[in-house]
Amino acid sequence: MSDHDVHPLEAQRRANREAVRALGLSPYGSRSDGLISLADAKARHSAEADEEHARRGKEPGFIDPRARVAVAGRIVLLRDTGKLIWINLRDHTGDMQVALSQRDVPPEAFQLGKASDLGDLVVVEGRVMKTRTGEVTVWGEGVRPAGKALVPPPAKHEGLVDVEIRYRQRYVDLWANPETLKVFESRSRIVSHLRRLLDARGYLEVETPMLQRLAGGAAARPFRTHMNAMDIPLFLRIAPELYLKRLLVGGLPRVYEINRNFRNEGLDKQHNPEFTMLEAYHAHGDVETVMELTEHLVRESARLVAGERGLATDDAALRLPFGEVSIDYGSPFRRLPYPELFESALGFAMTDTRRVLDEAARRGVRHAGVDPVVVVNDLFEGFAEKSLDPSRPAFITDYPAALSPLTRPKANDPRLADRADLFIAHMELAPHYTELNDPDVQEAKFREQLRGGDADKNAEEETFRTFDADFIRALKVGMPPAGGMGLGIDRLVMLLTDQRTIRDVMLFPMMRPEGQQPAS
RNA sequence: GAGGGCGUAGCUCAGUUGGCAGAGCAGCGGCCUUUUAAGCCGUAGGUCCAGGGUUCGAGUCCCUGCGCCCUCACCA
Repeated sequence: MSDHDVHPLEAQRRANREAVRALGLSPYGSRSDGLISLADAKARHSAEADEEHARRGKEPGFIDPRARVAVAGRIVLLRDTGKLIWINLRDHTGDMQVALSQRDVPPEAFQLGKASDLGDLVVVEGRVMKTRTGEVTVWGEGVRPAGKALVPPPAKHEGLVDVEIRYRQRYVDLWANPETLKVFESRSRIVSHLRRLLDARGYLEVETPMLQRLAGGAAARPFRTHMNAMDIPLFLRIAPELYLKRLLVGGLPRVYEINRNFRNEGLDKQHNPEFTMLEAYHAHGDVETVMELTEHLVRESARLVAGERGLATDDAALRLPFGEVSIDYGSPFRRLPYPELFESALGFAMTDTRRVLDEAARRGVRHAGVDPVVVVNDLFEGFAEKSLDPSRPAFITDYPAALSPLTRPKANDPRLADRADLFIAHMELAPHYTELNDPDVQEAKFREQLRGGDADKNAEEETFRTFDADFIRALKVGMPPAGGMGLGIDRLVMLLTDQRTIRDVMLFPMMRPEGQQPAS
């Protein structure tokens, strides 16, 4: 890169990098063994050792009793008082001050301090001590470069505020805003914990195809791609469901998959085109079996997060904040039958078609020429779901069968479906089903779906109304009765970490391309 | 998809009725060995998102486009 198109601030940093090289040091560093975290270094401080050093430090032959540490971090603050340089380093455990005194470090190390910029990475060796003002500090005995920041960092006080840059340049957000790193550390531990909980209950984690010939298992527009070797079109999966059920056919008793799904649809605070879903299937179970599983998983994840934050973890007081709401994860999740919730929220029975239509008209809900069951559901989603207490996780049970065409009807009342949806803080978190295992019924449902394609839907939308003949063949081999559920991991992490948008719990959320894209 | 808001120095932000483009921090030069967003003196830094228009004159008003955010709609 020639000088004329380099920003002056970058040019200055390049000059500072040359100054480091002139000292005989490599600005980009090399392997360092024996490094400890800044939090661990702070914990090594000993008041007794400080005191002894202060008392006998000038005696000949005195051996410094203070802990000697080697730490690495990014320079977030730099105060050069002439012959003494104060540096605040940051790593994943927090910030810690180090001091470089001209008297106590080699000349080239001191010059490195002078030539360092905010954002540079360094390794510092020294003794853990406490300053006059009481701050635990590494009193440097040596320092060496570990990486150069040619780009100026965000404002040292405000951090990185611009949400667009936070998402596009997450590598800056993660170090400049420590809260961001905490969210993603929590996410990672939540997912690990979910795996442990499922493993402990005998669920086997499996991986099924993401590239699928038919994108089934849900109703959503898929992404298309193409495989060169076989010269065939492929879809990115919208759900793993049909493959996980094939595994039940194969005799696996309990399976789960935590992985990405892709849906070629809109983006908003709760939707990203790729998102992470846990799907779990329990042979010889039913909707109740997996509801109990989900409640266990959500409650224990909440307990994990509460513990990390030093909050109460016993059921009686297990609560986590989400915005203005304090969500109760310790009490048994509520179970609200759809018809009852409808009636208590709207004031009349969903079977009272005349009042349903009147009320839809009064509340401005579309109803003309629409199937009454659709109007019922619009009223339900618009008013009954919103009437739920956001602080109490709730399963909505007993969905009308007419609204759940792919779900098995309840044995004791075929007008209702064996389906339950978990809602927390008005977010739809997880559907649960008693799965279909009769191949003839499944085949009929597939055909019904194919016929259901509205005339005005375009050809692309038709492609996801698939008939999966191999899946029918699998069911003909014989699948045990089963309960299945799908838990949106991103939404769960949003709830547990108190983040209002899905983008704040995804490291690299989908963004529109910026600027001129290079031709590719 | 509709409506609204925002886009100014590396970062965080001001910019009045249309009248010379601003501050803090960061940067650069100087001083300073216990600082805490260090301090003091000095100094440099702009495609006001892009393009067009109105006007003697546009960061400011109008139009178009781009990006981000919010609300609504769509979404098993």
